Amino acid sequence: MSKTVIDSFSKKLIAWHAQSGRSGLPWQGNRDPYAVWVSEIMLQQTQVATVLERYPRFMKRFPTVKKLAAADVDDVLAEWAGLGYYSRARNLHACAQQIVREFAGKFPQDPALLEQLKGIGRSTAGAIAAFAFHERAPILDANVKRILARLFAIEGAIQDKAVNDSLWKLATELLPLKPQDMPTYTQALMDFGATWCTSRKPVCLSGEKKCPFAKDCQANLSDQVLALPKKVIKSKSPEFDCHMLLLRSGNSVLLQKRPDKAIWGGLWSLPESPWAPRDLSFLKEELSSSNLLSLTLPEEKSVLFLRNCTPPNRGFYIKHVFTHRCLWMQIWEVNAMKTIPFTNPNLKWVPLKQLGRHGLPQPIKVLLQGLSLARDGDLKN
DNA sequence: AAGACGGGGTT
DNA sequence: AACCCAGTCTT
Repeated sequence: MSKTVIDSFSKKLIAWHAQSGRSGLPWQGNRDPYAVWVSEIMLQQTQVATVLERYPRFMKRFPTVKKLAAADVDDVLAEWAGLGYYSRARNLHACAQQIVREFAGKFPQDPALLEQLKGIGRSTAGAIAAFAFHERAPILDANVKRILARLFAIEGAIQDKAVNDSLWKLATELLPLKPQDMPTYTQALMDFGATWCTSRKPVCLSGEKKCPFAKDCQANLSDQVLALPKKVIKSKSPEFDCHMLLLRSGNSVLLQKRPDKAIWGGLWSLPESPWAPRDLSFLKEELSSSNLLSLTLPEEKSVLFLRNCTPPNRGFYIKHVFTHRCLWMQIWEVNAMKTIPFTNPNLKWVPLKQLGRHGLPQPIKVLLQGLSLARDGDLKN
């Protein structure tokens, strides 16, 4: 049974793509490996709609791998701000320098070599090799995993190594024989997973469109489509508290560069206290002793910054939800009477007009806009 | 094998 | 509010 499916799969999929695939996206139909690479990295865990706006902007600012390699990583991060997973931007810059130094500015064609570059894993290496070089290299993103898990009714946990290995093997066996079919086939795979064989509303269950693999799909035949691939159980994300200092002096605000390892790595944010696991158990004691006033007083870790400053005039919370945690930021807005110079290069006063040139975490950018700290346009370059 | 790493769209 | 995503890297 499987034998037939494997033999006909790529042909059917390519035929489907001609009829129902996505087209006209700015990164499609381009064989320039640089353009392919940037689009693949930007599209990792990021919606097409988002990339649609950001990709042309990035390519205009960094048109070639040489220009990207020569740029300041801080400028690359500023361009990447808002897209998330900022290691992608740092790796993009490092990889560009690898290409220039070790490969004379030209991308290697071999997926095994591509995979050794910073930020390029096996699936992205396959995509670049297929789109740019017509290599018969498979991809295995979430779309392909879902398609294959359904087509072959794979019931094992998707994160299991043995299951993952078997998915790679299937993805390899399903490749079209003709190398020139690789770009269309690879695009078709992504399009089919993203628009037809979707996670929660696959077309085979809607009845409006006819899936070309309805008779081949083991999950469909056994009525397990929604059950496959098996969902990964996620733990509840923990909550944290921190204080942030919004220190203003004239037309400038104090920003602090975040370490690469941390969340928002490499971006410029407000100076902050260490994160503490959110623990509201103290509320009970405070409430029972009726000592409510002490609750409103901050436990000032930031007092070091407050010399030469007026006292904090307001403190308010911002809740920010990440994939794996939730952060409550208590913002202390303070006006400095005079600008304190810093020798630490990770701290600097940034004029409001230059905020747009810096990569800010999304909630911080929203905060600064919302407070009308910046006039219109100040955050836009 | 499991966790870290963002943000925005969909259901 | 939960779920999802053109993954990769670290531990």
